[in-house]
Amino acid sequence: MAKAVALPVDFDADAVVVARALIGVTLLVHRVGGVIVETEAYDQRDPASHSHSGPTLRNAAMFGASGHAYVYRSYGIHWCLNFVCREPGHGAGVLIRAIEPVHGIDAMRERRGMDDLRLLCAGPGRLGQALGIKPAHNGKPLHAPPFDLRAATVAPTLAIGPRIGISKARDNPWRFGLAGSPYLSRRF
DNA sequence: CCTGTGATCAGCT
DNA sequence: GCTGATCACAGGC
Repeated sequence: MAKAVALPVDFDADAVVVARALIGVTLLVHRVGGVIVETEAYDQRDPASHSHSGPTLRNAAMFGASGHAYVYRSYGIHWCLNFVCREPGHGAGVLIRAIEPVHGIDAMRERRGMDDLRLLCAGPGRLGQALGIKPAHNGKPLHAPPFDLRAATVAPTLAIGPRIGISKARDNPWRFGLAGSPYLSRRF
């Protein structure tokens, strides 16, 4: 029997569970990227989530298959990357907020127009720019190029706290990070 | 350390 | 018409 293409995490789970499981996983886009060090969970019951009010043109990917990308434009300027999780029709995802730059650092510096390793991918907008995330990536599967996900090699120590930049459901501790990482968008 | 502002657009009221 | 899952830069303490 043919072995299924394995993603390193099970995306058919609650956004919070997936967000925790993604810390330490290596994310590459066209072989450029690094270790995920910060994520946030958003599900449909959550008033801070794009999916809260149901499907729209923008958030359609959140209501599609799990294990696919949801790319949205933030503040009219930045492209941000999410991983869709749970079953189709529910509308949940995990925002990838920061990675530790490891592979293709020169390419990321070029796209960002700056050198400082700590600021290359520290935040969803910066990460999107560094990885070359575009609308064309919206709805694409994470188990095939240009995406490449690789399992964590060690069990990370998690930092947990409230999400950043939202005004609703502020108290939900749905932001997860690699404790002590210098590549976070902000300290916990 | 902190606060304010401009860039720029989809979705909501 | 206003609000954001943001960032960079300017200015004040």
